[in-house]
Amino acid sequence: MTPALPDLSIRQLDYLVAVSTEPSWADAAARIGVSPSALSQGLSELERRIGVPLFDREGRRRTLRPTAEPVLAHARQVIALTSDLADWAERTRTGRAGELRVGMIDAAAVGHFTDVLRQFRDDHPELHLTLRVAPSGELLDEIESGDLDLAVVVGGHARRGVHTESLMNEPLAVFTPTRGLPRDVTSWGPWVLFAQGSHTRAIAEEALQRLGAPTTIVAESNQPEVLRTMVELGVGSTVLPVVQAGSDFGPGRVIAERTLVLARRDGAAVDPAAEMLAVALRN
Amino acid sequence: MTPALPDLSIRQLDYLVAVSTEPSWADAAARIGVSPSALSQGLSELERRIGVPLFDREGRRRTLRPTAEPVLAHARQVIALTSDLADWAERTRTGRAGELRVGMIDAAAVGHFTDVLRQFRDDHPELHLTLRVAPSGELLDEIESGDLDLAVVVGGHARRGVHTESLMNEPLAVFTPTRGLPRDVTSWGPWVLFAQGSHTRAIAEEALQRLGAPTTIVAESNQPEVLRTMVELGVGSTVLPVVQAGSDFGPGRVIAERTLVLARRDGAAVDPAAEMLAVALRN
DNA sequence: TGATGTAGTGAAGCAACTCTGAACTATTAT
DNA sequence: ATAATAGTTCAGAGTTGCTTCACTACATCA
Repeated sequence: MTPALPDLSIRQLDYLVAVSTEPSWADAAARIGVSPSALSQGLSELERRIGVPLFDREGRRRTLRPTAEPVLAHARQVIALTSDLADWAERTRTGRAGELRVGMIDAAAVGHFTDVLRQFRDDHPELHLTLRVAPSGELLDEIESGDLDLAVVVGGHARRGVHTESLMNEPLAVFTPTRGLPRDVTSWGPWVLFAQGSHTRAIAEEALQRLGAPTTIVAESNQPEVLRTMVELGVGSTVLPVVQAGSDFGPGRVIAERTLVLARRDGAAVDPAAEMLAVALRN
Repeated sequence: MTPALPDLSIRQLDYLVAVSTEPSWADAAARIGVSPSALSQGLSELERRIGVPLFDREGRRRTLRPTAEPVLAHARQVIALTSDLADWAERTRTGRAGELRVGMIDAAAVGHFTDVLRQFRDDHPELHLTLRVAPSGELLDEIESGDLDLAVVVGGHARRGVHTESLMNEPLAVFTPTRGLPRDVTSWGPWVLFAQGSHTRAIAEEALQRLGAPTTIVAESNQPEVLRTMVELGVGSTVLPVVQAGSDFGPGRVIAERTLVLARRDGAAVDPAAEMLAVALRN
């Protein structure tokens, strides 16, 4: 069992240090910004709580007895520590320190928000920012488990415990090995798409069905790079966000759009740094 | 100007550490011996004062966020320091540590209280005890100025700001070079006495006058050793506390007594160690 | 599915604490 | 001596922090 500790407050320790520093108690009280009466009573209370005489009384005046040196040393140390903590808090509060773990799908990280990220890094050099690039599903898992503070993912997942907020709509377009796309929708394909389970894949498939195109899948990958290469090799056509298509293909034919959303844990404390990045992401 | 520090209390930091240690907040509250509600409110208050989010909310449950690690470290450190301080206080309170400056006249130090001092030293090995042997006047000066915590001196001085308490009465006797003392009081002397200014000297003189003896002084010293030697050399007779007469002379003729008193600064904080020694001195 | 138990939060009331302002006392300066 | 200064005490008001009780969310068990 831990022996009960005296419940000393920073304030009382501050009184003690002030009194040891300033020429008179009145000065000490003034410096702290409190009435002499409060100082006097506060120190009495401190003495009572520690349970060891700290002062000598000469007449009405009390003066720190040398024996109290250990207490004074303690006070100074705790105040220094608290001062450090206050600094830390201030820096954290203003986003100038701390840790921020961000997740983004690749299109966001290397496409839309590259500049935002670079700018944010420059603006907050003391902030330890880690960026994780992965598919939406994984990122949402990590948001949910608290491993990420913030993520930019594809919208429409609606997860329990995760709060989302739309950032932008992004067109998805069809890209083919041949220049141009057949007039006849039923002759489109076959397809090289994002892997099963991907939300963008679902959006693409659904759009194709809606248009009446066949949805024969001949290859899958979650890496846009891979998809592009397969298209170049003539394996099939693909549906990609336009930012990820590269310039080798034409403009592509927009058939759907997906929403990029900002995801945060529901009810998570508002991390100041996270909030600042969120603001930047919203433009 | 010092930036205002958050007024954190040991208690709140204790809450934080408990919560980080125990499996549930209820357990933490139980360990500290406080209601879960108090714990909850206390931590909210701590979070508010630091001004940085410390917890994540999952539903109704709050869990320490990793970002708060510096705060936790701070809490642990301050608690450790306070624990040390509490130990120190406990030791000081029970007289097992600290400093004690004692003054005694020589008769007390090497006569009446030698055993008490030795015993006290043995009983309190961790106590830094310093003993100063000097005439009453000097000791009282030092009591008054705070350089001594406690002194055993000759009573009757009645100094402003010094509190005294009788310890014992001690007989003063006449010792002569010749064996025996003349019947005729008027033929006593001449005298070898304590130096002018000594209270014991005053008592002796006054007693001699009261008896009708002549008070011719032929030599003075504050050292009993010196007085004894002079008596042995036949310079004159002396008046000494019997404990200081040595065994070379006869029993001596008691003509007065002096009081040994315990002197402490008036209104000085009751130093526990000083109090314990005082008790020992009173027997 | 609902009953029950557990964990934590919130509101009301109360006791303890801590501040201010005023009156007071001792000490120092004029 | 008188005034000024430093520090204390006291009374009262405001704040803090705790307990109790009611309540919600979640989990478990039947």
